Amino acid sequence: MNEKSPCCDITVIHEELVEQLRKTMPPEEELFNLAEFFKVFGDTTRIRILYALFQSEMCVCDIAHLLDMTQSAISHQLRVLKGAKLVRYRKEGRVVYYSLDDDHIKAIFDQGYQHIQERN
Amino acid sequence: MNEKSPCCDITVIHEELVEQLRKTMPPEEELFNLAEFFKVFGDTTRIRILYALFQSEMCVCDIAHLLDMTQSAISHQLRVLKGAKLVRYRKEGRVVYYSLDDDHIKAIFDQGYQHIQERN
DNA sequence: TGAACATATGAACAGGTATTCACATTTGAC
DNA sequence: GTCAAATGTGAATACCTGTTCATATGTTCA
Repeated sequence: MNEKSPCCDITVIHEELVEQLRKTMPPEEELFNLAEFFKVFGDTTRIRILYALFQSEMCVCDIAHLLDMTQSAISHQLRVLKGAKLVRYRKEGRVVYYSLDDDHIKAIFDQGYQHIQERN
Repeated sequence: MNEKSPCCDITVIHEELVEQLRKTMPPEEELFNLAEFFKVFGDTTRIRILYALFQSEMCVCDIAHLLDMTQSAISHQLRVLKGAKLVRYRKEGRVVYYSLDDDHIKAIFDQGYQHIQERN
């Protein structure tokens, strides 16, 4: 959310097109939320966690061990994933098991994968 | 690329599972690239640019005008989108027209949209 | 109850990133 | 050629974000 007016010397070439499009643009907030959502995918650690959870439900310390990172770092990232409703958890004693929360996730993941494959 | 060994007191609960998964994990670099790719979607300005380009090919100053941002800011972001092979461009005189470069993009976009709709 | 373990969390720090500003580059018109 | 317009770009700045460290919370087991 960082909107500032341009510094003034803006010219428009296709004014009519722009005014047309302005009407069809979704509200700022929706596109902002969408960007926030994709931001969650935009981190190596979180992507690796998601990939791991595609394979199996896992507890925090196992994920940490698998990715060779501290439990704290993983816990922080799981918090983010939880906030985006990408993972859910269940407690079993003092162990907390995380798993995927949504069906779109794998689809989005795969489509991204496909893109970076093809562009080479 | 920020890999550091955890500080030592790591315990594993399901060692066998972890060792299994370790074998199926794609190489670091691939997941890194995937995260880099999603990172491009993780910015409001770029998402708005992409949305605009879904509707129509556009030149830089029109995009700037539509989004009420400076031409420079837009140009910088188009550079990023170009780097990710999400947009292509054609020159017509001194005007540069940008358009979408790939079919996955809309699919990914829509799936993200769907997710944030449903999670509410 | 107390000790050990699994996880969560807040503060701090470092690295990354988006915008701005000033200016370079390229093209078209005269 | 000169001027103006459209775009690109590098440096600087302010903000954001991921990890670490220290510590808190909650649970099991003796």
